[in-house]
Amino acid sequence: MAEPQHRALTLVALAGPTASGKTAAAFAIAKHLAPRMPVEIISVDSALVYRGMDIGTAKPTAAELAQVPHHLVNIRDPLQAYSAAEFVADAERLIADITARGALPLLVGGTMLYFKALFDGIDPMPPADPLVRAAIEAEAAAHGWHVMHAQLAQVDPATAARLPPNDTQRIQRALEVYRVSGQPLSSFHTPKNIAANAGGTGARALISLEPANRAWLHTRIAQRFDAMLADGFLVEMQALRSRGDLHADLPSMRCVGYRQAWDVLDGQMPAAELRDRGIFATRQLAKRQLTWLRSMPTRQVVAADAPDALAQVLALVDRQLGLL
RNA sequence: GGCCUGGUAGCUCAGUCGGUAGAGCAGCGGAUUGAAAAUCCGCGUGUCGGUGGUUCGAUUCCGCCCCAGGCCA
Repeated sequence: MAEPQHRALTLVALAGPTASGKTAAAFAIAKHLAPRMPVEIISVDSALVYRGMDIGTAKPTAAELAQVPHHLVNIRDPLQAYSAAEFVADAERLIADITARGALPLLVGGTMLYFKALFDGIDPMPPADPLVRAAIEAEAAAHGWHVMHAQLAQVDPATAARLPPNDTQRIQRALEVYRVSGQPLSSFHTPKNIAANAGGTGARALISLEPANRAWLHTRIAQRFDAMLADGFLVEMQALRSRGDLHADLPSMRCVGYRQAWDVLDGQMPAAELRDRGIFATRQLAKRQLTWLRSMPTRQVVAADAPDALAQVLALVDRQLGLL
């Protein structure tokens, strides 16, 4: 605790719900710092990793991506999965590399689990195992998920007690960890060292763009979804579908907007409902992102809907970097 | 102008043989450890179109009015 709290941080992190203006702010930061130091952006976004998913993810354009070096964008085919643990490994490697070449890592995104995993750490555990998952899936289809929940209670009572019987995704993961390792998932969890993060490169460095008025964000979400549709979102979706190897259960195809567009092109949803359903899903995403952010008390909040939001962000960056 | 049907939550609707009402969607709050833009948990937010009447009591029954749609003129 004798560690000085005011020492310059080695990275800048910017978060916020979807449509809060993160991308514009990130470019503003890069431009602002350009005279003093080179900046490289690390995307903290579980959807931007996918190639060919550009319009619906509001991905920066190729020209924008070339303006400032970007990392962890377009690193996966939509057939592949990505994970919080992979993100942490990638981000830690990138932060070290970028720092080593004398540049500033700027982490920007809206996937708060990735931020949390990076700042607070993620316990080492067995990775996902598709075969084991398929086996659990099959058993659940045959016996029902309540039986799987009961099964989990036998091998990992702590986790079973924590999970509602309907949280099939987490029940599956907990059973997977047990079957792969022979150890209950709860046994991998360790207490986090809060103090280690408080003064270092952790959550204290996180700048968060949060609208003071939710209605402001809802308006922007609607406008942006309309713009996506006008820009050919359905054409992009059609191209993905026409590959023939993608399906609706893939993490990529479950992304907001893509899932709804898939249902429309599949004939499962009237095309007239796409706009409303897409906007609803985006609002719900934003709400969950804001819930995540509220759980991070050391973040630095900037009102995204304030007229001088960008200036406030830049001022925070200067202060964090000790440039004032 | 006459007749018919409807008017209940932000939206679409159900319901109350008279005891002030509930579903879905939307919205809001929360959880979150290799799928996280995922997954799950919780919360009903209401002059029951208006106004008179009958009644111990009317959103419900009756009269009138207003609004929407339809049919007939």
